[in-house]
Amino acid sequence: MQVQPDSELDNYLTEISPENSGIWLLKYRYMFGLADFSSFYCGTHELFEPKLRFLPHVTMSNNHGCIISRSKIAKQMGYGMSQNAFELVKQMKKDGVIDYSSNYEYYQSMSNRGFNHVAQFCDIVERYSIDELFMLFKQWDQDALPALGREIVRSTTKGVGVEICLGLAPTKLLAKVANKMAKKSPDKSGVVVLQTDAQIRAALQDFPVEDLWGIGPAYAKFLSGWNIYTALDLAMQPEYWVKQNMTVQSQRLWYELRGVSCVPMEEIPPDKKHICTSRSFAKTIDDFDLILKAVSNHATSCAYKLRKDKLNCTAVVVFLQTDKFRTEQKQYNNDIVIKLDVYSNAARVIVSKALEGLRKIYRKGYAYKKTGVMVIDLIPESHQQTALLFEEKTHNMEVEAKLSKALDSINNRYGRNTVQLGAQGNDKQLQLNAPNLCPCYTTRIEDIMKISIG
DNA sequence: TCTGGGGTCCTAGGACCC
DNA sequence: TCTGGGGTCCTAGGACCC
Repeated sequence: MQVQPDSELDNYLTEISPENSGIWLLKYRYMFGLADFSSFYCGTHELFEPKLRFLPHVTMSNNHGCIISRSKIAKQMGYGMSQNAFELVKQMKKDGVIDYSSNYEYYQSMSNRGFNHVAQFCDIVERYSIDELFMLFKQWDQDALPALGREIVRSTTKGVGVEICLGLAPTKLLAKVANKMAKKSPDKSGVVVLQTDAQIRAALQDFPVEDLWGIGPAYAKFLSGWNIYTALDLAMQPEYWVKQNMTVQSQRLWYELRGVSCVPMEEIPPDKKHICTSRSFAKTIDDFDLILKAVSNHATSCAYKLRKDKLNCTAVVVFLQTDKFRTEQKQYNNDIVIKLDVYSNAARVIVSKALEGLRKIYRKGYAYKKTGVMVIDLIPESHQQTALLFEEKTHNMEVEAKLSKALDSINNRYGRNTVQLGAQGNDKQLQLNAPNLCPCYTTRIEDIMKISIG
């Protein structure tokens, strides 16, 4: 596969720097932004509990296994990302650190607010993750750019209620670099702009190569073997070297470092290739009936996600895993693909196939830690193949679709799991360990009532 | 005591065909 | 008897992201 600067974005380039071996650009037609919320999950907790701003607090992963977000004060106290809870429990108690369970329904709604707010400042917004957005500016004034950046940060932080940082630069990768610099920047304005040749070079010279978007631990180790330690070191390698020693993704990264845009904006998110729901059990389980209920729950959730995205699947994967960290216990990991007779997103169909798979891979006598269901080979609902089917199957499909529709409308109105399939269950052993869940301040009326009274 | 969950992209290599 | 070599398709697994 050949790497070419994106054809549309190619038009941005107007002048090429004559000096140096490579392409370094002096002027750009368009500008990219990367906005991200600082300590997003913790920040959203502070919004409705203002006293938290003066207390150390963290947000925990499911089952309170590790830290996934830290408040400013917790960061200053030395609490790190992904630290295991069991190592920290005593210290946290001593330091008075509050540990919140994660509440993704609430975070998603806050993320939507951020997206809508930021959209008013640029031509295209792309949701990159729950707490990051890419922006594209088709027109801007070079001298006024820093001031525009500060205005976006000020207005969004105030309007949404959670602090943001912004990086502005001529490619997505450089915008990521600028954003990281903004987080560390001592001037506290929350913005870094990289738009001249000199600014970009200076930034890359001080930027560790392992912090680049797309360079993980494996590449970092490989690059250090070649004495490549900074982003500038990598950018100064000849293209053929990158081609020979790395992948096409790295080649794109190399172009982007040099100001040639290769990673286009994705205004409309592409259709998903697969959808997965999986959970670790709070405590290991070997009982088949309990695992069957968990798999039914996950399969129901996959079917719901499919319907929400207007997709059908043609195959279901089930997997079952023992606790990989308990190396002294006997291990068993397995998965299986079960093909569907026809495309479907109906809960009963997906669940029955998932259970068929589970029965095939379940072995008695193991302490299982995690199970999950994945739906694969996804196609849009609009691709109908009913004409090719036997009448009986077509009829069954229609019945299942109606049933799922009824299920969705009841559950959307009265809350998740108001109506369930018989195979599902919410036994105590299957419940997540989430002792300190914050209210869904923005999405659930009963929770909203709580805060207005309290 | 416990170590998340949900994704994408790319490459290598096997199977198969001509 | 020789057994090359180009092409496609599929899958497992690695690497990376938040």
